[in-house]
Amino acid sequence: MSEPLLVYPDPPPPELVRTLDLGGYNWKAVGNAQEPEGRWLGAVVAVNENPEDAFGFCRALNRRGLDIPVLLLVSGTHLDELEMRDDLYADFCLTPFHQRELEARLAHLVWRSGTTLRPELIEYGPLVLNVETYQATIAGRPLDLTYMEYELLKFLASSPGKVFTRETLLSRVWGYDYFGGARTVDVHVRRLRAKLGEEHAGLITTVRSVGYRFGLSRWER
Amino acid sequence: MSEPLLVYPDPPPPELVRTLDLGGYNWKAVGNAQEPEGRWLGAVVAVNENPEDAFGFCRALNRRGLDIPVLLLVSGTHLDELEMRDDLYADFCLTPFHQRELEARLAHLVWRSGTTLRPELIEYGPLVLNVETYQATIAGRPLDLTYMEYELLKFLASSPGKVFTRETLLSRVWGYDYFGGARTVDVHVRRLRAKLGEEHAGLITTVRSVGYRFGLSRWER
DNA sequence: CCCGATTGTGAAAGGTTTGTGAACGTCAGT
DNA sequence: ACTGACGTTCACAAACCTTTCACAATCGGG
Repeated sequence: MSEPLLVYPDPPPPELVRTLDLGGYNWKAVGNAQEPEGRWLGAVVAVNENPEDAFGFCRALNRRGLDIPVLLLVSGTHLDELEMRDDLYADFCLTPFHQRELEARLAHLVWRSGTTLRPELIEYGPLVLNVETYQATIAGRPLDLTYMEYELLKFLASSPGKVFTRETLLSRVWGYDYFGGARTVDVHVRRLRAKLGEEHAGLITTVRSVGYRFGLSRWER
Repeated sequence: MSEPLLVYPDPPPPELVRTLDLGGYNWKAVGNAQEPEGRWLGAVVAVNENPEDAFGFCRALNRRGLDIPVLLLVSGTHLDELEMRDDLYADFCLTPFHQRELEARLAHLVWRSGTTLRPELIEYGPLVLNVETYQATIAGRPLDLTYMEYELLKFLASSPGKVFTRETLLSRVWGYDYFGGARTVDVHVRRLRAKLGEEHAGLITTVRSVGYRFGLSRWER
C-alpha cells in the first residue's frame, strides 16, 4: 500500500473516517504536528469550532519542513478564516461535503504532489542531494556531511538564488523553537564551504547584512 | 489594476459574471484558446452540458505553454469527468457555488501562482531588482550593490517619477529613528549612479532644493 | 555677472559584519 | 568512565560599509 494520509484532529470527524475508509485510503490520525515522521501522501485537516487549533497544526507542519500538502475541511461559516493563510493549505473542501468531491480533491492533491513536489533528488549544477539516503555528492565526489550540515544545505539548495536571513535559517532548519545564537549559522556555512571544496565554496554566497544564498550568485534567472 | 482573469466560455454563466464583478476582478471572456495573448492571472472555465468543450479549451491552453492556472466550475453530475484529467486544472469548484467559496478559491489560485512561478521583481526600463535574491541588473549586466545601496535603489525604484526629500529617504530607508546627516543620502546616490554606469546614471535625477527622483517625471514621458 | 545656496567628489575615519580557530559541552557507543 | 563525533559558543582578526568632512563644482536669483 502507498504512503499514508495524515489526518487531524484525533479522532477525526466520523463522516471523514467513513469517506477515507470507503475510498480505501491508508490514513492515520494525529493530535499534534510533532508526531508525524517520514513520508506522507498528504494531510486532511478538519477545522472545527476552534480554527486556531487546525491552523496551528498546519503552521507546525510547515515549520517542520516536511512539505506535506494540506487539504482543509472547513465549514462555510469559517470560510473567511482562510484569508491571508494561503501558505497553510493546498486545497480546501466545504463541509458538509459530498464523498465524491472529497475523493476528487484528494486524488488531485496526491496527483499534484506526485508530479510537482516529489524531488527525491535535489540537483543544482555539480551538487546532488539524495533526500532518501541522506547522501550528497559534489561533481561526483561524495560529501561527508553531518546531520545539520546536510539539513542546512538541503534547505538552501531547494531554493536556489533566494537569500535567507540567519533567523529564517535557524527557525526553518533548526526548528521554530530553537533558541541560540545566530553565529551558529556562520560556522555551519563555513564547514559546508570547506567540505564543498575551494572549487565550489562559492555555491554559498554571503549577502552582507542580510544572510546567505545558495547558487545563482552572479547570474540571471 | 492587475492582470486580467481569463474566462470561458463566452458569454460566461450569469452567476459567474456576478461574482467576478462583485469581487472587483478584471476579467475577459473568450470563446477559444487561440485568442488570449500576454499575461493572465488565471482562468475560470465553466464546464457546461458538453464537458469536452471545456476540457478541449484547457488542453489548448496547456499546449500554448502560457502556464495559466485553471479553476474549473463543474456540477456534481460531471465530477467523474475530472478523473484522469488532473493536468488540465489547478482547482475546481462545485456548482451551484457560493460566492464566498469561489472568491476564496480564486484568491488562493492567484496567491499560488504569485508565489510559485513569479519571482518578486521591481522593473523599470533597463533596471531589474529581484527582491528575493537581492540581485540587481541594469540592461542585463549584474550590479554589485551593497546593502544600503540596494535598499535605497529599491525604495526609489518602487515609486518611479516621485521626488523624495533627503529626510524622507533617511526615515524610510535608513529607519524612522535614524540620526545622521542628510548628506549621507548624497553619497549613496553618487555611488549608485557610478555603479549604474554613465549610460544609466540619469535614472536618478537631482531635484534641486528638494531631493532625488528615480526615473522620468510624469511630463517627461 | 556675481554671490550664496546647494550638490558632487575624494578620501579617511570609524563602525559593523563576517571569517576563523579553538574550546567547551553533550551525547552515543565502547 | 573513556572516546570520538558533533553542535554551539566565544574572542579575535579581517574585510567591508557607512558616515563624515573638506573642498570643488554647479545652479539660480538678484
